[in-house]
Amino acid sequence: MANQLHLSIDRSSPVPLYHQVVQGIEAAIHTGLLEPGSRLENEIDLAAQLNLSRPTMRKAMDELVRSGLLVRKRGVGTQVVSSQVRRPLELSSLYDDLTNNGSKPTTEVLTFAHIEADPATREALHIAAGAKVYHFTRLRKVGGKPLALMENWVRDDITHIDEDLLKAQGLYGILRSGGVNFRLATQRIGAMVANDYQAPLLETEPGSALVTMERTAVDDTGRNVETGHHVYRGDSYSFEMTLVQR
Amino acid sequence: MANQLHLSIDRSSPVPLYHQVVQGIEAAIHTGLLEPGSRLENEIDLAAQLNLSRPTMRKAMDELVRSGLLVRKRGVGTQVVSSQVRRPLELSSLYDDLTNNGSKPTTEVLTFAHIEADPATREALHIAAGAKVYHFTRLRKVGGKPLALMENWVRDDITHIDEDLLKAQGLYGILRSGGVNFRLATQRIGAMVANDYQAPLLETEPGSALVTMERTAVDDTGRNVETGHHVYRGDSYSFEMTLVQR
DNA sequence: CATGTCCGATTGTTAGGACATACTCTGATT
DNA sequence: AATCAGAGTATGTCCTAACAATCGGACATG
Repeated sequence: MANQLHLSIDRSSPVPLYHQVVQGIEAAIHTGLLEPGSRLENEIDLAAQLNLSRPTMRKAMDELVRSGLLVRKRGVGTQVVSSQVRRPLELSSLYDDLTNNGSKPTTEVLTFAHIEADPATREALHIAAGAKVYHFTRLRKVGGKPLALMENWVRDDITHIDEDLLKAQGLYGILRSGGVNFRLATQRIGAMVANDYQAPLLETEPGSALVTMERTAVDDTGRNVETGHHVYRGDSYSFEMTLVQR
Repeated sequence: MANQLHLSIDRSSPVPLYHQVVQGIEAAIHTGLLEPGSRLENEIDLAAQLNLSRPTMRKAMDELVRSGLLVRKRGVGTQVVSSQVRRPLELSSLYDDLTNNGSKPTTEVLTFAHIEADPATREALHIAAGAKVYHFTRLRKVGGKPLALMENWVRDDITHIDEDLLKAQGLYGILRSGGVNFRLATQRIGAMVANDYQAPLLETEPGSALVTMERTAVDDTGRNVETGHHVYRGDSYSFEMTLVQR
């Protein structure tokens, strides 16, 4: 039980202490040093061992509980959750879900335009009549196999976008380089069957299943930066996420 | 700017103070008292007005930031996010997503059995060979229209389940009554086309689009309580969620 | 006029202490 | 022997108190 997790805390680092603890415990869990189901020492002792205050220790554990790695129970203690659950850990995030998947995706830009926003886009991005947006469609392939057909609308008052940029890196990478700090996004996931336009591009048959995703992303200043409508091949893509009960 | 949000804090209530603040601000936002985009007063003044300490106030605002209602910026202040984003607020939770939708859903139990778990179920629920589970399929209708076809496997060492119970209330209601405190769930959302078994039950055509969802739920003791495989009519159901950047 | 610098405002981080509440186990009582 | 009460332990909530980091605008300087 008394797992001596010898974390090293660097007080001169710019990384907050509680976050160093989070990283340390995460690492200990992933390397197997902390076994699934094992109990951690109590907050106070742990804090004392690392020369931290209890609030700092608690804040670190709070984050780990929230992300689903730990489970706390009053009067009992804190446990590492069973490994069976932990595999699909990260919830589908604001980042393109593909870039961290080993095989590098390639992107083909099918259409690109800088146009006046239509009413639906104006509402989604919350911009005034007459404002212009970038509108483009892309085809994303992984390992030569088409995976997703993506249509996006982006405000043009944030950063310059062109075809070459889109070919070189993901949309979110471009926007972040342009100084955008994403805060939240709403998305809706559903299903449809491939039509005659989508099927040949995705190299599948009309009538096959597609996963659809609509998303609008907002930055830290409250601007609706981007909205998009994506479809994925149903036989090779699904959204995986971990829900944490609050 | 100086929004006088006259929240009432009841110190004798068993509800934690920070949670009372969360509820109060949520209510103020939903009733329009706090307008989208408006700035809140700073943490210290707000805390002083309510006779709370700053950490308590901060904890409340932390939750609201995490749920996507507020946005904070160091050196600047705290804002209510734009209303455009807030509509599809709650992320699809552990609860049945339908019960809070106005029209009451009805549930038909198609099959019900108490059987020995097959290998796939044993792995999903992390139970030993020879253990038994409840296995059942249900058809859920809203307003007389079939919406979802659900197949579930549930551990039998938690609470008794039978057909009548399932007809009367949702699975999660039954399990919570049985003393289960859900902590987290992993789910995977995808797409498929309706086959000859599913189509007539869902009153749609074979070949139409279906949203698929696989989920495994875990309680606060780390047990994998339940796993399920659901399909929804693609033309009338989609998963809506808000992602918050951490 | 353009640019760099300082300063106030506001959130971010950390500390240390106190008491409340829930769970578990043990010992006492019936 | 079974049941109940209480002690011990661990997390949950709340407080006071600092100092750090960052942002934005005001101000000074070239």
